[in-house]
This record gives sequence, structure tokens and C-alpha cells, in this order.
Amino acid sequence: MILGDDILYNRNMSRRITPLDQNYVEAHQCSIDLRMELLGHLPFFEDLSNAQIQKINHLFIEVGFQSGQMIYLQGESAERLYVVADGQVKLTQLSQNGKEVLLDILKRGEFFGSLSYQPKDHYTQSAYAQTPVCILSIEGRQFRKILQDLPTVALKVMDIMVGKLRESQEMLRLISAASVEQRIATVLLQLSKKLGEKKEIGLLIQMPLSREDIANLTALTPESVSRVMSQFQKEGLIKTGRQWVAICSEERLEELALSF
Amino acid sequence: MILGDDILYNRNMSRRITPLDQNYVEAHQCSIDLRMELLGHLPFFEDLSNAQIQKINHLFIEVGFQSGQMIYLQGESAERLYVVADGQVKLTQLSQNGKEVLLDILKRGEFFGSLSYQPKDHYTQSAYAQTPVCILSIEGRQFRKILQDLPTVALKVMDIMVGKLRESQEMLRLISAASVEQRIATVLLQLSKKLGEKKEIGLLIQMPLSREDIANLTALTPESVSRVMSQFQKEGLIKTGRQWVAICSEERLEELALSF
DNA sequence: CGCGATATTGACCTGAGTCAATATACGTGG
DNA sequence: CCACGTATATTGACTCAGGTCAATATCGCG
Repeated sequence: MILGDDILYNRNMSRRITPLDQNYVEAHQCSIDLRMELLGHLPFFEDLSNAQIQKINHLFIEVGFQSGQMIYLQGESAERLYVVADGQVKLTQLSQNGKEVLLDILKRGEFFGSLSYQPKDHYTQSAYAQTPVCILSIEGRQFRKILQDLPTVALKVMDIMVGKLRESQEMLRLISAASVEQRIATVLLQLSKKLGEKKEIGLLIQMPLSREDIANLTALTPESVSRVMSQFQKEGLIKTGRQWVAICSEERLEELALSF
Repeated sequence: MILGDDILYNRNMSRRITPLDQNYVEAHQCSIDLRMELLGHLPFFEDLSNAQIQKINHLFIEVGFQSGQMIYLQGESAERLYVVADGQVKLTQLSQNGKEVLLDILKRGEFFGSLSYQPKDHYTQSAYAQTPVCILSIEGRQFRKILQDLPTVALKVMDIMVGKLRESQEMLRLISAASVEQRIATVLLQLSKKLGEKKEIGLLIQMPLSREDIANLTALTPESVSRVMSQFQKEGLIKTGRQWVAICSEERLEELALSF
């Protein structure tokens, strides 16, 4: 993979290639301060007093997962709500025929798992650590109680759900109506908006992202994704390698993505 | 369309064919009592006292729409929240390339429109009357105030949103991973669960539903839908005509639908 | 250094889209 | 109540985007 005049070189000039930061979270323990800091900045807790946060903090436990590890599995009894404290989590659904759909990628501050009151509810997706992650988790019932006691929190959570619903519906439209190129362009832009970091290479999507992941996001096959992305690279729209993508021309990608 | 030993006959034995009830809502005015009755039975208001409902009732206005009429258009400033009092409403998104995606079909008691606090929010879908409908509507800001004042209502609304998100994600999976036959079978079963009525013909989906509607629901073309449904009919799984479908063998459809 | 997971590329195939001709239902208005 | 016209549905012939399968290349880890 030869990438112009960048740090990245290879095809046996032999040297490291991945531009991703890999000094990720260890399966670490956040200090109490760090946890308070984090909880206090969650979009749905941000208006609460320190005392309230402190009380809530005690209800959370902390767990670490290594990259690729399963957090929970579709179909398991849904008992806990999780908050991403550090790293990235992916939510997927598996079909009988073996096809996996990638529903969402979550970063610090986003929640997933059980929001339900239902005692006998089951997870409708699986959650995996996409990087090493640190996760805070709370019993579903207790989170529910917080929502009942603190209407502002409930409203915020509702707003987030409304947003997620919209995103999901947009995705439906994308997959129903857009060409392969448009789907990939759109998804790359979405991800860059969420996880992009400006680097010399371009706007790097700061997370390990395989062709297969992109295929599962766009309802395509890894081979098709590969073909299109090779093309994009030839045209100078992106630079890409194993598990990473950087965007070189947001404008031209937008052009592709917008018109559908 | 000759359908065995049913009331339905034609192909110029000449007679009515649609088995749908067409004595639908007139662009009617609900009496105050009817409105109170309806509001009191909405899933999110059901726990409220009569007095509370009465107060809320005053915030709602009532509008009728004829079949096919637009209720609002994607992109318009989103100012109101709507509740279906009678009839059915469809929510769609249109893409530049002309492809329409059918996101949801709503029946009595379901809400749509603006849930947002944002003053400058815009509808992300369009809403059309699928039948003649009676709609109650409230200013978004006022509904928001209700949610703030009545936490139980906010939680119920949140739960409904969680459910809608799940449905939307299931749909994503269906469209991403299932064959044409599976998609159509699944969608027909879903609709029959929501709107089905047992008739002599079979389990009739009580609403006007064209091939195009089904195509827009399943990310297919009307022609493909037509081919598959003709096949289904030949195999005795369904009976169908212009704008209507009845299910004859739920079991065999389920068999098709389940295994993906 | 060597291996396994990931990515690329090519040749081929096929399911579903497209376009077009035809049939049919059913509302409208005579 | 019939006849006509329009929207809807069916069906066929053809095309093609994207899937499938398989061979090869490449990365990056241990």
C-alpha cells in the first residue's frame, strides 16, 4: 500500500502502516473522580447536581473488555444498561442465514442494553467491544427508577431514542434507495463525523474498521466494498488499508452521498 | 380474479371484488365524549385521571383528511404532534432519485410528527392519509410540557420509541439479509398482526395496500412484488387483488419468514 | 520469519430491475 | 345499471449490478 508522500509506506519498503492510535484503553479501572467526571458529562445526566451524580455513581459498576470480546448476546435476558466510558462498541444482529447486520457503533458517552421495565425482556442485538473498552453498567431496574424520579433525565433519554430512530430510518432509506457507491460514501462520512481525527493522511476514522464491518453496515459483501473502496482510493477520495480509512476529499464524497 | 368458492368472483362474472370494509371514517368530527374516550385510552395517557385528560383534551384540535391526502411533508417546519383517532396513516421518505421508502403504517392510537423541543426542527418524513382519517393534533411545545409535568407519560412515550427503534432495526435486518420471498412474507405477516381481520377469505389486512406500497416497504419494485405475490397466490398462501391482501396460510408464510 | 486474518482482483452467474405490452378492477358520469 | 377511462396489476424479454467462488497478495502479530 503506497500512499503518496506520507509516513505510511510499504509494499515492502516494509514498515508499520496502520495510522490508527493503538494506545487504547487498557481493561482499566477508572478512578472515582474519572467516573464522576464521565457520568456528569453524559448528555442525559449533565443537568444534575454533584450530589445526585454521586448517588447515581454508586449504582454503576465498571467492566473492561478486550477488543473483539462479546459484551452480551442477542437473545440473552436483558438486565443491564451499559454506558461506554472509553473505546468503541458495536451492536449487531445476526440472521439465521449467517448474515450479520451492523446496527450501530457507539463511542464514549453513548448507552446501550436494556432500557426496559419488562422483567422478561431479551436483548434484540449483540454487543461487541470494537476496541478495548471500559464500560459502566447499571441494573436496568435501577436506571428505570432514575428515569422515574428525574423527569429531565427521562426526557433527554427519550430525545436520544428519537435521534436513534431517525438515524435508523435514514439507514433504511440509504439501503433501500442508494447505489453501492452512495452507500459506502455516506457511511464513511457518517463515521468520520463521529470518529474522525484530522491527520496528515486526511480525516482518519479513528477505529478499526474492516471491509466486512462496512459491508455489514451497508448491506453489501466485503468483496463489493473492497472493489468500490479501491476505486475511491484510485480517484483520491480516500486512503485506506487494513482496518482503517481516512478521507481525503470530504467534498467529493459528499457530492456522491448527497444526491440520493 | 377468481377466488374459489368465495363471495368474490369476477373476470367478468362482474361484481364487486374488494373485500375491504370501505365504510371508513368521514372527515368527521368526533364528539367531545369520543375524544375523551380516545385520549383516555392512548397507551401513554391511560393512567391519567379524568380531570387530567380533560385538561389535555383542550390542547388538542381535530382535523380530517381524505384518503391519499398529505398531512405534512418531509422538510416542513415540525411544529405539531399528531395522534391517529381513526383510519390509517403512512409515513414515508422520498429520495432524490424518486424512490420512496415506506417507514411505518400507523393505526388508531399511534402518534407521529414532532416530539422535539427544538424550535427549528423539521419533519424527517412525510405523512399521508392511507384511508380517510381523523387526526388529533397538539402543538409540539405543549406536548413537551405534558411530558415534563407527567413523568409516567414521558416514560411510556420513551418505551414506545424504544419499540419503534427495534422495529426499524428489524426492518433493516430484513432488507439487508432476507430474500425477496422472505421480505414479502414477513411484511405481510407484520401487517396482518397489526391490521388483520378474520374473514371468510382468510385473514384480511384491513387497509388499502397496493403492490407499490409493499414494494416501498420491502425495498423492491412493484413488478417484483407482483411476481412473488402471484406465486404465493398460486401456492394458496394468500388471496389478493387490487389494494388488498388476505392471508390463507399463516403457518406456511411464517415458515418462509422465520428462517432468515 | 512465518502464519493467519484481511484484503484484492478476476471470471462468472444470477436475482432482481427495467421497459414495455397487456389485462383487469372499479369509480365516474352518462 | 352500463360503458368508459384511469389507476393498478400482471407478465414477458432483456439487462446488469452486485453476489459468489476462487486464486493471490498483503499486513502485522507472535
